[in-house]
Amino acid sequence: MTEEQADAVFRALADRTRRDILRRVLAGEHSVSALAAGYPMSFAAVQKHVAVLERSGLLTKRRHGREQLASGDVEAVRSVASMLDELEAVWLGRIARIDALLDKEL
Amino acid sequence: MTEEQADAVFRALADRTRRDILRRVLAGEHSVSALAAGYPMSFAAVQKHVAVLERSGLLTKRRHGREQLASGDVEAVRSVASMLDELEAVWLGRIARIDALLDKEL
DNA sequence: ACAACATACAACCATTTAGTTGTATGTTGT
DNA sequence: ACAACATACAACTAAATGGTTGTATGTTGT
Repeated sequence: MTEEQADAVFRALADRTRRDILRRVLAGEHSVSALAAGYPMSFAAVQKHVAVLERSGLLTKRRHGREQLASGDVEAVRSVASMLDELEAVWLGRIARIDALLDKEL
Repeated sequence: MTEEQADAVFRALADRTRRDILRRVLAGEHSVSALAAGYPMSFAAVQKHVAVLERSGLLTKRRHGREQLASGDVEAVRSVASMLDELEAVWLGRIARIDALLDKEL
């Protein structure tokens, strides 16, 4: 994952409305308007939150008739988790072996 | 973890300079000026990044003479990781048992 | 065909952010 | 005591963010 992608996913997660949307779409597909109905803000605002999540890769959309069905991408969530695992590995003192890990194609 | 705290940690992680600082201070203690020496920006800018990380709880400081030594808080990193684990659990369809999990004191 | 619906996007506004420079406050070593 | 160092913070700027309203485009069901 590039630094730009990391910026995008963490930024996407740094808003409670977006985290809530992500929870919902990880549990199952929802149209944008179904999502929008759940929040005390305009449809356009929710649509922009969905777009931010989509650009970050945490959410994907597919067309179904006149609706766009959004679902969460659990693989993207896992790749964020592995960045945190890497940080924990650094804490564990493994930094000295980073080069070796890179050589082994982690 | 409150939603405000979640906002703060994800926002803190959404900047590559701060992620890099966090990596360094997880590997070991560093003074603010030692950290600042590693980046192509002013001391004040780095000091503000350290302050953001500190406010988020990902970093703590202790005084040592005229220096402030910063170190990363691995427990805070782990609590971010567990928020992601919870999202993954939602994806796995466990949402229906959230109440039960809460009763069991997860 | 067409009215209603679902989505996208532009333009705008207020607030926050990431950077800058400059200044103030402590701490240390001679 | 004091010069140099380490940090903190204020004030400023440019850009990004999260919200708004309004408009355009495409899809559906009668």
